[in-house]
Amino acid sequence: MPKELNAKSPENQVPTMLDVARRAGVSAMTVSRALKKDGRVSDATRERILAAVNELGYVLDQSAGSLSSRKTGFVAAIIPSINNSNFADTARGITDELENTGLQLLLGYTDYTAEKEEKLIEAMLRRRPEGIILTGGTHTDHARRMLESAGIPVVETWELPPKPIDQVVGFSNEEAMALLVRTLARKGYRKFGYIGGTTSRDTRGSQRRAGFVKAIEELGLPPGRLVSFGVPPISIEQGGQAVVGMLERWPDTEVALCVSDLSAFGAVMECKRRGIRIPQDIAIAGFGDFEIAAYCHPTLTTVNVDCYGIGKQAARKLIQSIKGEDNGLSQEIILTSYRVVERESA
Amino acid sequence: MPKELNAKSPENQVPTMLDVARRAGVSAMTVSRALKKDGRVSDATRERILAAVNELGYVLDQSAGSLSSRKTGFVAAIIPSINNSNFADTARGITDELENTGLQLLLGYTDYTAEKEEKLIEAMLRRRPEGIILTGGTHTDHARRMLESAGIPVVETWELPPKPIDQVVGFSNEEAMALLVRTLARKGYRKFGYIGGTTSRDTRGSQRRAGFVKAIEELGLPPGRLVSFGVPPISIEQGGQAVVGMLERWPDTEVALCVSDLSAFGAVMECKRRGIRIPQDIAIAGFGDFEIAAYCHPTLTTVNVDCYGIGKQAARKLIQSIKGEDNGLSQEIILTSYRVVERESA
DNA sequence: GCGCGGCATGATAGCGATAACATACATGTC
DNA sequence: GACATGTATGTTATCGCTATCATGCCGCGC
Repeated sequence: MPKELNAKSPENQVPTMLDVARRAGVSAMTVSRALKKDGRVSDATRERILAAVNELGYVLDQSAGSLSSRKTGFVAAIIPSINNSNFADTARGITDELENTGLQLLLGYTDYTAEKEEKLIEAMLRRRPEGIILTGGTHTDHARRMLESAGIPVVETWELPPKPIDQVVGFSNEEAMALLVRTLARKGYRKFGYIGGTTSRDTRGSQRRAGFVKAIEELGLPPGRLVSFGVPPISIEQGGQAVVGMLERWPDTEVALCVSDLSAFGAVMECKRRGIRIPQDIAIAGFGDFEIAAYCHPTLTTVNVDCYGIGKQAARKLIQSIKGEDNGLSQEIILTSYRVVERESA
Repeated sequence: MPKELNAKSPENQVPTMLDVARRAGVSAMTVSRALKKDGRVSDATRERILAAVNELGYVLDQSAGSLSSRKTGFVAAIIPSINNSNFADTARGITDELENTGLQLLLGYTDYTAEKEEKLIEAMLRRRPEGIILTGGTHTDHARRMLESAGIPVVETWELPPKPIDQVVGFSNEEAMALLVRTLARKGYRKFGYIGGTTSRDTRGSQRRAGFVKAIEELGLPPGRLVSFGVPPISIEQGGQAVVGMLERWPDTEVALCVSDLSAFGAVMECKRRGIRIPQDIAIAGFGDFEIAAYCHPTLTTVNVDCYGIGKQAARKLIQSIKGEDNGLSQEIILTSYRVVERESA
């Protein structure tokens, strides 16, 4: 503990509202009122109370308050990883939208596993959030049950779950990847490869892969060459290794689509290191439009997703539901935009 | 709310421990005991209770529990940005160390401003964390006062604050940057430039810059060329713009050191785009050893910092203090390691 | 002068869990 | 069989705050 502690509070005790009340010569209830914006307290009293608060270094105990008022003042958001700028943008969108609502964000990450997600959801629900934002639509049965009986609004994001729990703000990863394939096919590419992770842990990755396969079929192109490499989320390094493997096995591949910009970036850099020209020898495209995609050399063709907007809109829906402005539209699904960004690499 | 809600709980009410107790035919206290690992309850009773929990979809209300037990079961950590893989690594270190302690992490970010930090600290303290981890040693007076009277252990990280609040886990950013300068001077570089942000919002950035200036002076080299560009944290794009500005003003610059790997990466890519050879025409070095540093082309010379270890050790200290294994060593300062990683760019 | 509405403040009763103590019953010891 | 010991469970009293209702006071109109 800070050494100053004992000097400040002789009994080694954090002051309570009652301490403040006594010092200001009022009741605890009046202190409580003085500390909220809508409290009706005379100016003189409020001043005395705020002075006492300052002298004691008092900080409201919100956990006690929320037990009484049955409002905890926070919402939970669960993302796969904080080390991914797409999800960080979503988190930022949520935070921005929450600003000035008095709600705080409690953030957790799952490392892309449903088990961690389940544990995290339970840990969050124990603290009684007023709403919860999830990434993706795949959850364990137990997680679904807990969410359904929690009595709070739930928003699933980043995908279009076949069986939504409650509300949805997202887009079809399958369609987005298919759009990328069609766009590149129109540019003349015919021999497509796909680089992604090995397991289905990353459901959005699986959906993108499915969209790739579907689009290739629909266009009547030669079957796509699928490389699975590494446990999702696959890294920059793994992207480089994967593209090497792809070129060894199928040297005539014309364009490699990657599950994310990070792996695409790794692939591009590894090719440059080996003197393989991009896009002449092989074209490469990513997914997500991370900041590096626009500034690496060559710049990266990719699919831009409205990450920030997903967060903003998810938070907005949640706030509406919490405030009861729901109008029974809770099952409405909000589609967010995506678009192919054509740059130098493909 | 999920539509299934009404089907599950007719009164639209989340069940409490008492509901579970009644259903299992025991008292609330026995339910409480059955739900914690160390609770002493007969197997038969526990089974009945767990069945009731399942049927009702009951989830413990931790905010009520912590009011009673005076333990909230979480620690707070405040980082400048979640969109920075260095701090994300620190967060991961904290989470990993917290695993199996029963403590949860509540994460917040300040966008590098002391005002947001102050608001965030107050918001966190309201929820009564059992400990708090901060980034950096610069805080508003009010923030310091709140932390000092909160009665919980505090760990400041990533720097060596001149006036620590409590405990410290970090390193000297000044010394680390000076080490980079000395290392490169030994390789023969003499005309040094420095690229960083414009304001002092990023205290670690300012310290690195100071270390740069100091080392140049001590080595008796020509005065360093300082470019300030953009509000911290400076982006990839701004790194590229800054290096262009530097070369316009001081075309003979031999090596540019950047406040972080992101700006260094931007500088490298912009040079490649312009046909400026690295490191022959200009050498570039970064700071932080982000993943891209090792895999971009050319690979980036940088300073590796033990981000993950900072998080691990900060959490470990915190846990010790919380458990009271403090031994009065609370003022001990833990130094974490850093080292120059020489790669292709300088 | 009486009653009324409006405002500032106080008193009381929980919110949902757990700590601490109390109780009941089974087991073991001599 | 009496008593100590131990285990499983229940009872009661908070934890620190806020919702709700009660109170007292002021000024106003008729």
